[in-house]
Amino acid sequence: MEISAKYDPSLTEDKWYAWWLEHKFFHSEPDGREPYVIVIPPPNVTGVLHMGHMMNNTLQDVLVRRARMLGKNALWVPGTDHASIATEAKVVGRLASQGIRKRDLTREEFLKHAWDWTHEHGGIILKQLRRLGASCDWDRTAFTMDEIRSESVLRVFCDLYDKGYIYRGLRMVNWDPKAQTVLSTEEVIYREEQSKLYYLRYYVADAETNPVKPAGMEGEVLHRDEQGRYYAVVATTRPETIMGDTAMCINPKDPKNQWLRGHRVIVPLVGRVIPVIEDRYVDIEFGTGCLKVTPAHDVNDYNLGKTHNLETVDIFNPDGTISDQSPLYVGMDRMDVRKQITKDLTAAGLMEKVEDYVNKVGYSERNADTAVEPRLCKQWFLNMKHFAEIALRPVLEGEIKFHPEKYVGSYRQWLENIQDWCISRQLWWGHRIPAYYLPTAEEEEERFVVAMTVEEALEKAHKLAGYENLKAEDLRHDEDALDTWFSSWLWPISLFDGIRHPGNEEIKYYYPTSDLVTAPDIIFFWVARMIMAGEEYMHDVPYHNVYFTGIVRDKLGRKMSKQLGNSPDPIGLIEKYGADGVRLGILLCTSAGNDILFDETQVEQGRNFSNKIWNAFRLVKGWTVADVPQSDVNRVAVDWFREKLDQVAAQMHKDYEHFRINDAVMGAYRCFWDDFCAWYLELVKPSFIDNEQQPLDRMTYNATLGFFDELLRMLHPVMPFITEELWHALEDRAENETIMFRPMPLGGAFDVQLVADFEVACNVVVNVRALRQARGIGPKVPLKLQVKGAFPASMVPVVQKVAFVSEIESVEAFAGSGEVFMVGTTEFSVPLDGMIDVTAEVAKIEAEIQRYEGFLRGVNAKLSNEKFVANAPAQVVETERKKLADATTKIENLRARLASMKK
RNA sequence: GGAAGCAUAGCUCAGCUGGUUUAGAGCACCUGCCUUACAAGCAGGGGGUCACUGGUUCGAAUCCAGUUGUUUCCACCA
Repeated sequence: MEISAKYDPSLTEDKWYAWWLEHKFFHSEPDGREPYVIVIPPPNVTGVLHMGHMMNNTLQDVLVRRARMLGKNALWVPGTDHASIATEAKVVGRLASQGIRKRDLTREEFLKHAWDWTHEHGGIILKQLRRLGASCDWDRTAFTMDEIRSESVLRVFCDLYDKGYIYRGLRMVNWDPKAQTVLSTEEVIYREEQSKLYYLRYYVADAETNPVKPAGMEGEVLHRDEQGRYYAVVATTRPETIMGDTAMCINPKDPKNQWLRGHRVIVPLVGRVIPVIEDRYVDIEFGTGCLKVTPAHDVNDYNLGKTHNLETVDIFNPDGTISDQSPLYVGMDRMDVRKQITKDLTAAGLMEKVEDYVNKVGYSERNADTAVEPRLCKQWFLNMKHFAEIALRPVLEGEIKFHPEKYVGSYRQWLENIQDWCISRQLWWGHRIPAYYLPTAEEEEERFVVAMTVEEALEKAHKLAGYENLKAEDLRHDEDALDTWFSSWLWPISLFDGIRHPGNEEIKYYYPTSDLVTAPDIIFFWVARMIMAGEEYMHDVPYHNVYFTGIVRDKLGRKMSKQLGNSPDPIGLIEKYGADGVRLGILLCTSAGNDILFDETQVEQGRNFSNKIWNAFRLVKGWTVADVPQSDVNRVAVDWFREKLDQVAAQMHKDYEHFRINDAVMGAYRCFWDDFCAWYLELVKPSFIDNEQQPLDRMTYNATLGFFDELLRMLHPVMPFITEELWHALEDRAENETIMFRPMPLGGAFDVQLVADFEVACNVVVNVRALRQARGIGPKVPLKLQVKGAFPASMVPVVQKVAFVSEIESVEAFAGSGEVFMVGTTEFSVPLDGMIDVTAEVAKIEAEIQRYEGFLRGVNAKLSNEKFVANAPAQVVETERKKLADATTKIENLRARLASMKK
């Protein structure tokens, strides 16, 4: 059978994936084995795969596949997230393109559109994950808004309300005017921006009737216009909010603004007269030291408003346009107002000056182009004090380990300074808050009951005085939905139905899960909150290890984004290089917590490696086998590789245990390429005689198949497709046999001497090859080799075969002229009568002597230092003495050679 | 403003409790090869004042302090 010289992934990948699914190899049920569980960080249901997902999910698949081969009952649960803000925004967008406005629809109508959208676009990403080879248990695919998960969320809400952790309150919150919903503090990201600082004139209201003439205060601090009217100057980045000004504030300790004490000032353009208040909060050094106070639109101003009992004028509508509470610009967008009011202020002579200024503006994490507006409104909150406490302990005590550890610090800091979690969102796509408002009189404070269903709510209401005869239709169901993360934080529990049915078989078996692989940017959104929910509802951690991936950047270090167009299409990459190649390429440049700089050449390297494996297989499969005795060289090669494999497998195991996945992968890569292909296969490869390939002895052949099998198993978690393909091609396998469940080689103790001896042999070979190259002696021209000193006899055939050396002779002194090299303290000479350039050789030897002498000086300096000999551990001193002896011998050898050459 | 991390070859990084031959890998680069598995390959090669300064030590890339640069997180002074 002819096998192509190039590996073609398209011929194997889909075939094996379908076969794995058909045999339900990814499916897990509780049994007597030790479980190994990963829950997927659920991607947005209508999202598509990007490079971040690729890396994240490749890592998860490697861990899961490895666990499977370690004999554990491995389960990787897939699912998707309803992503309320993002999805609702997309649905609103699509409706808008059809000329439909959300507010013209009923909640039910809108939700129907949203579900249509979800069914149309949902699950694409999960299909894409299959291309990558993800070994998820698809039978368990979940959705944060499916029945089990939805009911779990509502139950938790009711429970936490009953426990007194959830409350409803009027707070200054972050408002997203585009999505028209409140956001949690974590959902606001601040970006530095080039903007302007506007200096506005606030005339003193009573200046004419009561002229201000503080002694000695004329001049730079006391502003007067041409008509002699006094005014204060306020610096602001947001002139459009002046319509909401209800005070001006100065610091009582600010000497330059003392003259304003007790006066009132006029808001420019608006004409409203507002008091000058004093508060130490104001920074004397910033701007003019005068602060305009807009309690409805700034957190700090809101606090000032509370302490000084100021009026609150809310000048914005929910969509960011100016409300009818404002005397000006009603209906205009806030950003347009800023432009217009700047012009109007200048025209009215109320603009003192404008400066360039860099400040930070908050944006919605989901909506990069919309600035968040601080807004006062009534929302649902979760009191976080208790949750911060229960979530801190397991991480500080090491019950949950973070990889890398550095994230423990920010985790701790966040929990120790935690703010209450605003959990309500003014959205329809999500879990509707199970709160029901009772009819109340106009002036009365709102009253509500929290219950799973209307019926339950009614029952609860009936127990309240005055509501005994209430009817279901009198209850008003809260319009808001819950924050998406309020469902995600239950994920490791709700996937096994542990909220609705605590103590069921599945939750008992699979919880806590094993490892979590996620990006550090959701450490607070998700990682921390899962720990809270786990401790609250399971009294146990949700997982034991958290592996934080880095952010995938392009090779210039830029974040991948659609605008830059620097994000490769993952599926395109898979088609071009194969899933195995992409996986290897990504893994090679991943180290926990470090951003990865993605470059397509890495994936190319992965593809090349697939090809290398493929060709190694072609070589081995092309051999003919005969019952001939095993040659010495083959025996040494087999013995050595056995040990080498054990060494590498043991190191890989250690690396995996420490989540040093890239090191483990690199270990396998080098073992296959360098040790197996470049050395082992070259050693046992049968030669051609008379144009005919010689057969290989059966022992070596079988050993080679065994090694290949082991190597494929070591590589399987990283490159599942090609390993399954070749594992099947290697030998006849039973119909339902898969490499997936074959044991992972773990290695162990190995023959250190043998591995070291082999390395010496390799060094000799490299020297001979270099010599050939330097002198233009072809690789197939036989050479002789003389050895002066110790050289392991077992390695003689190795050097003979790979270096094409016809004869290795052990001598007391080198006969004739030849090129000499040293490996360790042993000298080797390749007799090359008449080919040696004495001058060049002398120069080379002299340079080498110098090098060793320099080294010797260093060693001598140490050894002649009494303190070193006295203080350093005996073994270290011993090593230094050995170095001294070795270097001395080498120099002696070189000197002797020099002497003989100069004769 | 506060905190943390990082700084080693052209690039990406190892270097774990200080001592293993005056520092390693992969990629990239240079030279020579289409040699009966693989040019997606083979063989060989060059390349580093371990950011800087000081300290601890018999001994520092490794520990400590400071400086500089850089990244991230938290806070949000208009």
